Amino acid sequence: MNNTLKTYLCSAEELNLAKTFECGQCFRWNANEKGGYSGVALGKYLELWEENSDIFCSASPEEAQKIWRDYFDLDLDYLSITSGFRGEYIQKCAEFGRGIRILKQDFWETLASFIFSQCNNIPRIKKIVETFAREHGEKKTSGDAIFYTFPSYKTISKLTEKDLAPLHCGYRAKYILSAAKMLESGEICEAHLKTLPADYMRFELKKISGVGDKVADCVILFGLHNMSAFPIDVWMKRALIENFPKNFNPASFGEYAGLAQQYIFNYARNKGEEN
DNA sequence: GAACAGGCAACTC
DNA sequence: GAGTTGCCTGTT
Repeated sequence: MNNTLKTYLCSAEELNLAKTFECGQCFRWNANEKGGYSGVALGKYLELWEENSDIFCSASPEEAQKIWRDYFDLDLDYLSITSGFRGEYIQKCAEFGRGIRILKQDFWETLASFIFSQCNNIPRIKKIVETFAREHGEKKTSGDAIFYTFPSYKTISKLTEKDLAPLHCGYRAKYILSAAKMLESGEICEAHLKTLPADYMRFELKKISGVGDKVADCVILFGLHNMSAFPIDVWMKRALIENFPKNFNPASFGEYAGLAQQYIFNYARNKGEEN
């Protein structure tokens, strides 16, 4: 039944589906045959599509308001934040990436997904995450769509490396298990982390085996919703070297440095392509 | 078959 | 502390 709902979410100016879902922050959203996107997030299945410069979704009006507006961070004015970034290059990146939203994803899902991501490409990360959900998540239906929720850390904390063998995620399996155990034991606590400044979040997250600066910063930005984090991977390193002065400090972008990071990253990866 | 892929840990000096 | 190497696996 859910699939027949059509609820207005926001304008296509505010939320560009392709840019938002294809910029590497998430792994469970995919272009569908209807010309929109389908995904599983926050334990729910959702479809989104563009129609006459508006974005519609398959949620009820209540859920659209209460859940998805927040998930897509629609109450934050990205344009005014962006106008505060100084420099010609960052403005060019921001213009190119207009419509990108930084998704407010689940903490554990973000942590696990980015542990899987190390030394992997996106198609393969997506495959691992889907298998992970299929094998250990909860099977649910939404209209005629069947989907699997992201497995809870409680479930995963009880598994062994052998249980994760079907994922073919190699040496990352033990990282996932130990991370799940640390969450289950309370050694790492989302609610506590959220009270901390980003530097302390990073320090705590790096106690998890398999989590270094890059993964920690992705978790801070996408999973703990602290936008001062500025994840630096090989693409970002290249972009920074080529376009910024030596010893440039990304923290100078301020409390929304993470948004600047997304724009720079997206531009580095997708410039040269149309659209 | 070797090199590589959107890192990390462990080890070296 | 900066630099190197092994790690699982699938793809080119």
